[in-house]
Amino acid sequence: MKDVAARAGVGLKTVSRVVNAEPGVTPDTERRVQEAIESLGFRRNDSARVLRKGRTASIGLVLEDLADPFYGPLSRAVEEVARAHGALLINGSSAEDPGREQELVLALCARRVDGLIVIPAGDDHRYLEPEIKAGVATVFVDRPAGRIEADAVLSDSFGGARSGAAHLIAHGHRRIAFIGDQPRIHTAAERLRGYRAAMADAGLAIDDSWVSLGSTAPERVRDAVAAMLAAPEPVTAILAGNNRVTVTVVRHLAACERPVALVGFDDIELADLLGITVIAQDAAALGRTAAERLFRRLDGVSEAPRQVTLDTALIPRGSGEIPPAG
Amino acid sequence: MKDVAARAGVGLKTVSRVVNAEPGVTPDTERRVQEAIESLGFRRNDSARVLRKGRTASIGLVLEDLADPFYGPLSRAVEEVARAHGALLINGSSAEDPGREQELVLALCARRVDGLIVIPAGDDHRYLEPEIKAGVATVFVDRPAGRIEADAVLSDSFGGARSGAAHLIAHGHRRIAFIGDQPRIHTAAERLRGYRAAMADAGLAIDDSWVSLGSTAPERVRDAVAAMLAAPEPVTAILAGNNRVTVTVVRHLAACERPVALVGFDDIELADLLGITVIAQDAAALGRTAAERLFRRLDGVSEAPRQVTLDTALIPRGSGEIPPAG
DNA sequence: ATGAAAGCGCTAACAG
DNA sequence: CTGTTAGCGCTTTCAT
Repeated sequence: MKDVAARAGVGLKTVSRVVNAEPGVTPDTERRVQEAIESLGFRRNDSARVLRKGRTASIGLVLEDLADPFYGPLSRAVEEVARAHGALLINGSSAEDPGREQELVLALCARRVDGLIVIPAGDDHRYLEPEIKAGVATVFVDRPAGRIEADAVLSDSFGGARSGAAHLIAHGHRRIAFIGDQPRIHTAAERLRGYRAAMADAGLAIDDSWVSLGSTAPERVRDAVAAMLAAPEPVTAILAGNNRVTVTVVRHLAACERPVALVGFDDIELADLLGITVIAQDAAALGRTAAERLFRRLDGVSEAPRQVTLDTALIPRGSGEIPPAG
Repeated sequence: MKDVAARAGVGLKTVSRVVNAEPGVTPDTERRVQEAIESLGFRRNDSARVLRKGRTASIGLVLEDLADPFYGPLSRAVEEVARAHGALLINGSSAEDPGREQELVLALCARRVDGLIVIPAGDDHRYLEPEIKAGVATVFVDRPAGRIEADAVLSDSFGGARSGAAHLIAHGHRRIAFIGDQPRIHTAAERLRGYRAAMADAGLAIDDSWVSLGSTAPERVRDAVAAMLAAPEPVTAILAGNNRVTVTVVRHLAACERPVALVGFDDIELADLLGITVIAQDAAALGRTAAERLFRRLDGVSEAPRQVTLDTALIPRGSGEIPPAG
């Protein structure tokens, strides 16, 4: 910039004015500066700008795994809102590891992102307190923050699971399984709670062997399904706790002679063709809502942290309407 | 940092040494500094650091759409490599708009990312020349750069499409359609070329009505398929040019009484259950290879720009082995 | 082993 | 309308 000023024979500030399209420059000098910029191939160094202005015009998004089809649309939605506000998006995958989540979040804070959207892996976010106090706006998505007060945008996991289970009950099922993610994950716990509530509503007792929580690795889920179906009084329907589980269950049931009803949490591409009944949440809306909330905070709106819950929708496609076998 | 120094009663540089774990500090003073850091909740401002050091430890990834299931795994793979090198990932979606691509790329350059991985939307990247000359390492993925020399990591679109078409021919088809993306997109053009090559290899003439290129919007694709199947001598097989096209074609064929063979480019989740034969490319390998190449350049290795091509794999699952109808 | 001073590239606050 | 000065928070250089 110094060079540009020298070359154009003007002061430093004048160049700055031109670069930032600030008023107060004669068309003539502006032209001279522009020429100097062109010929020197000058481009403003945003790092220096950030240092001076205190705002980076970038926000961080920490999620579980960008390769998961649920998070792609969410991330894209966040990006669109950020773009509308002139901000860039830095994202990182925690791989469901609390340590890695913290590492990522703190790295983003060190870069002085203006705001942070976090899909938490851990359940204790007190490490974020100093950062939030220092002015980093933070919104949690999909799962609430642990041990601190913060904005959160969630799907109605409890209600969704409850309606899914109720749907199966309404179609005559009595022995219904729930296969979910690790219970420490908030959504998994909520969905389990929804399942239990629906069963209780119908006056149905739950056999312990019908509930299986743990890793969503295909082997684990496959074994769980196999065990449930091999029991003397096997379950006649399955409520799958998330998209990974649903996929594995579908694969397993396809190779299974006995018809078993299935309702999956989260919609999946091509689920329509496979006739899979699902409880759909709107990943893009989740991301959009969170990002909008974040930017509202960045614009200086200060209200108490609030939790927003988005509805889910049960989409019947066949698999959830199969009557009980036997 | 100034505050920390004051509080610990040491010089600025000593704090810097402690923060960066540089040698030359007595354990005792180090402890004092650590205490000051703790109590002040100090965290290094990376923006300032960047300004001084000239490296941001971040790389940019510009792709078409993060919500597309093809790019999620690619992005994640890039992220993992970046993480191994201590860098963060900033990504942006061009929405297949060359102007937006350029805008994003230049914004990333202004932030002084150390390197750039680009899945180009446009076909003229001369705007990048000054940046590359200024030291921004750049690797193109999925599609080559336009009008400049640069590293590129590609899938073998030509070979993949050729083998897909050959597969259909081997199963007795003679009237085979190709439905692809806009021809200005390199992969679309290459796949079309592969299709033509396979037909030529088999001595089959191609009727113009069998080829349809354009937007991958469901309506456009649906209409194209409908027109082809309504012809007096309809095609008996379809080669779909990418994952979006495949999905739409599958939906349409599912509602169709006449059996039509299908081979899709790109694997899709649950394609195994639907029995869709595909030409699979390894999105994660694409991302990983590109990122590794980028970091090799950042580590100072300077060789001539090179184009790497990764193989594709034809996975027969049923839809591609349907014999010709009639 | 430690610190003082200079400066990375930019912008805010004042002059002129 | 334009330029000068100071300083954002850090690292580098060179003394001490």
